Amino acid sequence: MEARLETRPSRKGIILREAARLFREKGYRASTLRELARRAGMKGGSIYYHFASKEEMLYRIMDETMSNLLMGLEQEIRGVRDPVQRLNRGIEFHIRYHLENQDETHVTDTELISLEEDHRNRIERKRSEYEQAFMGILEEGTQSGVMSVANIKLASIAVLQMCTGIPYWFNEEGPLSIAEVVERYTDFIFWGVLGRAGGGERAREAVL
Amino acid sequence: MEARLETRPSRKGIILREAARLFREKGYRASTLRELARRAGMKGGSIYYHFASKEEMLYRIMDETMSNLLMGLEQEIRGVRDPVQRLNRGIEFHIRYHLENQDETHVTDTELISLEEDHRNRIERKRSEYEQAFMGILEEGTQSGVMSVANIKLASIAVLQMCTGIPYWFNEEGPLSIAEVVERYTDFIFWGVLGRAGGGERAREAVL
DNA sequence: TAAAAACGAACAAACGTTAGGTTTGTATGG
DNA sequence: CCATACAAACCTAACGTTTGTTCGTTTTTA
Repeated sequence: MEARLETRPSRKGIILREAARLFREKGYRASTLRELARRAGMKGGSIYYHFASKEEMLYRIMDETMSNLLMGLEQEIRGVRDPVQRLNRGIEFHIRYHLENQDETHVTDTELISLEEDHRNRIERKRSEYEQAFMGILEEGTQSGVMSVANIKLASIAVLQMCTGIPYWFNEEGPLSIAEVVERYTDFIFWGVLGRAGGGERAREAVL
Repeated sequence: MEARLETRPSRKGIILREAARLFREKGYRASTLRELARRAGMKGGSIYYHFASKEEMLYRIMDETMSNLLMGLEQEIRGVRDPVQRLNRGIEFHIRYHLENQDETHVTDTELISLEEDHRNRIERKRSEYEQAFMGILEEGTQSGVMSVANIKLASIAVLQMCTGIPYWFNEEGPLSIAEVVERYTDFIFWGVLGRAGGGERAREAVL
């Protein structure tokens, strides 16, 4: 419920933080509790005082991530009316959160397969909610005529997919700042490859 | 070298095919050789007559996939001059191959982490080659003025990322055909969300 | 009948998990 | 101020499985 990773680091918080790092580094299945315990500064068995199982840690990481995404997005676009602005804010929030919580989001995006059925269903439900928020924005934008999207669901998934993949290649020490990445991606999502080019007519013929 | 999965199914081919299915279903680490052997119609130890290790099978799947992607793309855009047409063909090929070889491509896109260092480097090199082919197209298109891409590398990765993710949600029995998916995605990549909308001016102001 | 393919049984290592004992911090009562 | 009580936090050692892999033998194929 509460944002545990944000507050003063409790023992559980530290373990989850290290778990996210480790799971991202080696993958959930290849990560051992002994290695995790070592990084958290204790011995293997001690983890079980804080968590009932290895899988519970994975679920907690993913559930908190999805909750933060859902609440954060809602808060970010609340009160904003213009669909273009809403999409703008949504994209920026999504990218920012993924870049500022790379370990947790990466695990959340890749380890669904490692969850037990019940937990997996819960996470999938939240993810679906999150996608529908974006679908709603594209829907409004299209109906008001300012956007032109043939298949709302497809476009939403495509947008999220490409933004979600940013942490794969983004490097903190690289030449690009987070703000620049946000700008380039937003630009691409809004205008595509041809949208603002001079040779629009020529391209239009070639494609259509 | 040769397209082994395409020819008359050899014993090795069958095993690799089932391995790709299994690895995708449960993840590489969670897949056991005994289960794989069962699916391929034999007992656990027999696999080792055909392959030296579990990891070798994973590497073979990924290497063949990357080789097919590289050669296929090259063949698809060879002789085509117009950058827009080249991009069009590249996207279509990429999506088609991913949808027609879902197990292998999914494994290739998610299990890099499970490869030993030497093998991982080899696959990463081919993946980088593949990305650069797309970067080249965007480069030509931008320099000739028909496209407008601020950051070539970013855009290439974004395009590939969103297309690569299609098998995650695509359903053979669903309402969309492969051709339709290709069309929608190509459309989105070319024109974005605003590019062909009537309210272009209004949106332009809101975004810029 | 010789080579190719598969079997069956076993091994050593690694894993998640458990149980019981030990330390540490803190509140309580005299 | 000290002694006691108690719970939270951690350790140690082990258990039972599962895993990738090996190897000598048997079956199948050509």
